[in-house]
Amino acid sequence: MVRKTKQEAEQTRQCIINAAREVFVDKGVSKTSLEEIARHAGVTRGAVYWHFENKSDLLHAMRDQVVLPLIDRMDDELLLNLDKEQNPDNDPLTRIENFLLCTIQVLSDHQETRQTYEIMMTKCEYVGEFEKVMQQIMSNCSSIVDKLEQAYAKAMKKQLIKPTLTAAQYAQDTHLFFSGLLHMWVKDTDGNRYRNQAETLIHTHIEMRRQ
Amino acid sequence: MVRKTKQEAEQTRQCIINAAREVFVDKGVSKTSLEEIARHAGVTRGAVYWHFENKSDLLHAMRDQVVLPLIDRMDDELLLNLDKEQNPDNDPLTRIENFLLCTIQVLSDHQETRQTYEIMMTKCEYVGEFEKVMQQIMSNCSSIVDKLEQAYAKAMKKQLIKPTLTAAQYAQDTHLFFSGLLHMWVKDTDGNRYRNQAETLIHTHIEMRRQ
DNA sequence: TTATATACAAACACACATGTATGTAAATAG
DNA sequence: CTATTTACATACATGTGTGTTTGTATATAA
Repeated sequence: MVRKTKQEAEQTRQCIINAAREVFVDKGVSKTSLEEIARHAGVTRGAVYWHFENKSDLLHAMRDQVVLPLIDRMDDELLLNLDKEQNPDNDPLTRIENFLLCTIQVLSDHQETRQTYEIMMTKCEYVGEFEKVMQQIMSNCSSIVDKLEQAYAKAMKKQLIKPTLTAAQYAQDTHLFFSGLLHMWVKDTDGNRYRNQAETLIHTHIEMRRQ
Repeated sequence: MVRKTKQEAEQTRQCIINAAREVFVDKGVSKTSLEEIARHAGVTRGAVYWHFENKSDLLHAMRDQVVLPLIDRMDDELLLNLDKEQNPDNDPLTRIENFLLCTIQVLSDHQETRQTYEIMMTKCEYVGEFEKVMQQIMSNCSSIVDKLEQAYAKAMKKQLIKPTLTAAQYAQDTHLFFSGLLHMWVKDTDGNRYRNQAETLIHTHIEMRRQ
């Protein structure tokens, strides 16, 4: 009834995204109606259709809110100041380990991120218009592998790892390990098999590389 | 009209599963109607409801057709005759490598298996009644890790790998690596990033372990 | 101060999927 | 050889979601 100011409108937009996330994680994307999302957000479908084109658009917005910040974080934690040799603590392998650790930590601490990952991995279908998200995922993976490779190249120079393999090979193996861990971590809602041991698994993975 | 014999009935049942797989992989599970599956199989919804309770039941049947054989294969390829020391070719690490290789090979050669994996990983939602499948997946993973651990224990005895880590740790790391690879392999429909290099990635992963 | 665009709510129109119930011809059991 | 079950096809009943359109009060621009 009462028209909202721009700030308030942005607030309801965010509110709709939050509502959608909670209903999605509970019922899955396709079995969730926009009506249900609107009700959970305390608005009507009119508001939803005002802020988003359709359910797919809403899902995209939700995904962007967690994926884009992650990509920003990557450079800082993996590569920033990696060149400054003067700092002896600047061990590339430890940097990699910390990056993986931090990513898991975000999932642990930040419910929104955790729920969004759960939706993206087990509660939505990559089909039709949403299929191109898969291309984005693959592209992001390449970017991650690239940065891991840079870090491993440094480790190679410092003779921290075996020279018989290439930095690219180490990077790909680590990336696949971490992809697997993320999938398992998200699926392990009980926490018994992976969530509680994630730190150990990561540490072991890195330790396995040190010669 | 013409009533079918038991054999023919089983044939239409399989035909429905095949039709469902092809429609699922194209449109996703939730956006596929039983009507569409029936039409694609050359029958009506009556036949579908005769053979399956509902769409979820059909999806379960489809999954079982590829997951159950995989579990059977595992023991043979990973553990069978692993004890017979007389055969010098019986290298536990090579056995592991071959098991991983064979699994990828099945996905490459067998379209039905490949499509089913694609559906299970990116074209269905693990929600409601289908959520318990996730528990089965986790359970299967534990079983795989166990068998990998047995193989790595042999490798440890033969001093093929570093003794500073445990067989369980190697097994978990390999399992996470392979989970990640499977996910990437399936998602990489272009084949450029992972499908073409899967063999190399596996070989490198194992080679990384040899001391 | 007025005109217009905004931020929704409410109402409308349409399609479509699901589950069940009924019909039926032939296979099979006895 | 008859009775019954099987393996479906057809028809029915119903709910539910979606996209769009219209209405409207107010923030905001001019």
